[in-house]
Amino acid sequence: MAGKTDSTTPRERYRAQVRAEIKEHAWDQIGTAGASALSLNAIAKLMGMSGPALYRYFANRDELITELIRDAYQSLAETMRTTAARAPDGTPDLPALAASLRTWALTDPQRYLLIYGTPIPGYHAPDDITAISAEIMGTVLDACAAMPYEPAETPFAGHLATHGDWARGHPAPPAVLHRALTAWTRLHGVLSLELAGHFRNMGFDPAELYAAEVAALTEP
Amino acid sequence: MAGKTDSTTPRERYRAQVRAEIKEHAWDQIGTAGASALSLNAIAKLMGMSGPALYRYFANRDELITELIRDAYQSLAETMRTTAARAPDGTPDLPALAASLRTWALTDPQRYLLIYGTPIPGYHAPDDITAISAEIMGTVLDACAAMPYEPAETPFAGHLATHGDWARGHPAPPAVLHRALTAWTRLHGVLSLELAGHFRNMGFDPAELYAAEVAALTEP
DNA sequence: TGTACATCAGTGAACGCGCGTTCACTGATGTAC
DNA sequence: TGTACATCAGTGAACGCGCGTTCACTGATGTAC
Repeated sequence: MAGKTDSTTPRERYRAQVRAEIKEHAWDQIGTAGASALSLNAIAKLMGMSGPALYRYFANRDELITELIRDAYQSLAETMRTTAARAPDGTPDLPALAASLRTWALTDPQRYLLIYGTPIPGYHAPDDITAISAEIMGTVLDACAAMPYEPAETPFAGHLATHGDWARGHPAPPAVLHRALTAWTRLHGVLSLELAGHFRNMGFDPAELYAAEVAALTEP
Repeated sequence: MAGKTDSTTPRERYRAQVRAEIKEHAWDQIGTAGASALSLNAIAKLMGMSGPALYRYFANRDELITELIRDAYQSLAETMRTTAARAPDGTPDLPALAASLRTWALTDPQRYLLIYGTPIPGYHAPDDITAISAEIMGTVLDACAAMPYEPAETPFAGHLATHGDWARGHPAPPAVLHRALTAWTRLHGVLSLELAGHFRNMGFDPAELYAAEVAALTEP
């Protein structure tokens, strides 16, 4: 116990590697056939293994899906965190966060859709995932709080004054919470319709619509 | 040929009724288990029939899904059309359309999500569905064109001036197209996050956020 | 009105398939003395 | 350094299951004369 370092053993490294490879194939499968078509047997076959072998790495199908969802949230949280930290004067910047969100979403649409698309029926995210989700929202909140102009007082801000538990711990006033929620929903409005393919035959560039929304959010 | 009326025969009525019942069970199943879990055999069992019997009513699973998607679009189009037509002075009203959209979405979330949620992998909507989708967008366009104040000229409106084919035939200027797209994405931003359950533990009322967005859209 | 025929809804057996998951096992890798 | 043992990755057979879809059929309903 005392003498043991936690440097990884070869076996641990191997395990981690196989787990990662399983997940990669899982993402491929979700991308081409949808989340509910995810099949352990099919993944095993792709990896040149027998089906039951995967049970060494994941207790069952649900655990694998949960892990994918957690990874997706964590990846987005890290992206947002990094972007926020990169701000030159230390105050995070909403346009930069928005750009990161969009890039992240377009890089791996199936990852975005697994989180923000149609929920998997019967699936309930464990608590730690909710926490990551809150952290993501936190970066948006920070950026909205750091904006140079005062947020407008609105009826919805009044509602949030008594129903803003989700931002407990954050010092932002209700009007800033309103601003953050608005930013969040507007960005997702463009992204989710775009990723669902609803702009495909409309002839305009969704990036420009997204930019217009970001611009509208950063004007008083 | 000449003497035949197209009043429905009892057989035709029966067929239509069974088809409708199949679809109802299909919606139930989509609601509780997701679109990709839709199973003809399971529906047949629920109706007290054998599996192959359903092939009298739908050529295959895909045809049933297509029909459900078409029905969903048609239902929303009718809702929007009716709301637009109900306008007292003949000019359609964006807040009223927004309210109808929200009511429609919340009444049957699986129906909303089948259209606007994660796309079914490999599925490609037939042309007539694209047309219905355009009609829905048309009602929003009309409402935006009828707003009392002039739309702002924006860079994105400039982009739409050369990339607004989707509104071909509609006399609205690019700035109005921008307004309509913005309205559409903002409303869906709130709805899709709400229906995906992302506001569930946040403590505020999504209806109020939606109302705030509608208010923002109708202010100059 | 009655009879002969055509239409059509629904059945049951069968097809091949892939799924998640369990189990007892083999063989390789790592650990302790 | 060598031997004895424990750990663990992966296999192959087996479980029961439900799926979409086909086919030849029965029996009821409708149509034509």
